[in-house]
Amino acid sequence: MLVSTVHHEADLRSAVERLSESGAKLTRARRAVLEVVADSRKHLSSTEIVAGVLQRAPSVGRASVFRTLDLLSRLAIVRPTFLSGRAPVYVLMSEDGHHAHIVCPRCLNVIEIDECHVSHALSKIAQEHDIQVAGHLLEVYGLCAPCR
Amino acid sequence: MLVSTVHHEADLRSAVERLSESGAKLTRARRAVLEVVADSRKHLSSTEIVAGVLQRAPSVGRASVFRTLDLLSRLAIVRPTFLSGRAPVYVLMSEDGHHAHIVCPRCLNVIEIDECHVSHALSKIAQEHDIQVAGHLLEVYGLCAPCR
DNA sequence: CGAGTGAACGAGACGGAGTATCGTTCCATA
DNA sequence: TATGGAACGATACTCCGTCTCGTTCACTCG
Repeated sequence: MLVSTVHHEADLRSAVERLSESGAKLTRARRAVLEVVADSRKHLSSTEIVAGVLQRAPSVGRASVFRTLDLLSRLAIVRPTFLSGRAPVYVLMSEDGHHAHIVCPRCLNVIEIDECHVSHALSKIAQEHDIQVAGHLLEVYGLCAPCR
Repeated sequence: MLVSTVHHEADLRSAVERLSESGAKLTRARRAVLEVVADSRKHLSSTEIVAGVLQRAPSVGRASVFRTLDLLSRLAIVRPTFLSGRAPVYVLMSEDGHHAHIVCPRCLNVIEIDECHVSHALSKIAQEHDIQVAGHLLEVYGLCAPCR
């Protein structure tokens, strides 16, 4: 629990930093969205984020939450993706713009991966396609142990 | 052009096969959706898929297109993801349930990757998390050469 | 091959997530 | 403190995707 909290605080700090570096203002609405996303142990739908923001800062409007999610997506601080549900959920990318998880197609559980071992693959891809890699998302689909 | 067509036909055949193997019926609506997705050179939004299906088989209803996209997503034949636009787009996974592409955050172009070099990483992940890997999606974010 | 059956379908009403608009507020700079 | 532009809040509105329900069709087994 303590470890997780520290982890989340670090994520939040890094996200705030990247936001500032982009030249965007750090407003109350944006801080609230970042806090909600960074605090959550699981991926959140936009509806959940709106609700969370409303709790923290009741004066923040719905529209600002969506505007902020757009902004954060463009900055690769956050990434919308489809997991179990029908609506997209937002994933907080790690400090270096990376994220990875496993989805079990049977139980629909999501397992976060800390170490995804793709750096070698990425450098190859970067070289082959002449790209300056800024981040990545790796989704792995496969049955988890209990579902087999 | 010829090569591409062959490639797409192979994709289509493999997708149809996987659909049948799952026990689902191969209906006119499902065949039309698969054809539209496999034929397209780019990723398609649901609206584009609905339009494409309407051209091929005017009697197919909108609802069936969405039902089919759901089904195909659950079977990992297709995968919804967010690229340039606001609406999700659907990606046809390769025969073995894999897909990879690069998104340039500036020009929003998408570059498909054939060889993504992650098999070693996947086997490590499979081992570490006791997962039976059935597929993956790799998204790489980074500036392309013209945008630098 | 031809009937039976449950899966899948088609049409269209419906709901709600996300957007567009616009006047207002906040903040950085001078 | 005045000024300009970025971001905001409220709300009306759009349209993507869903739900419903009677109908049709794709496989199975006789």
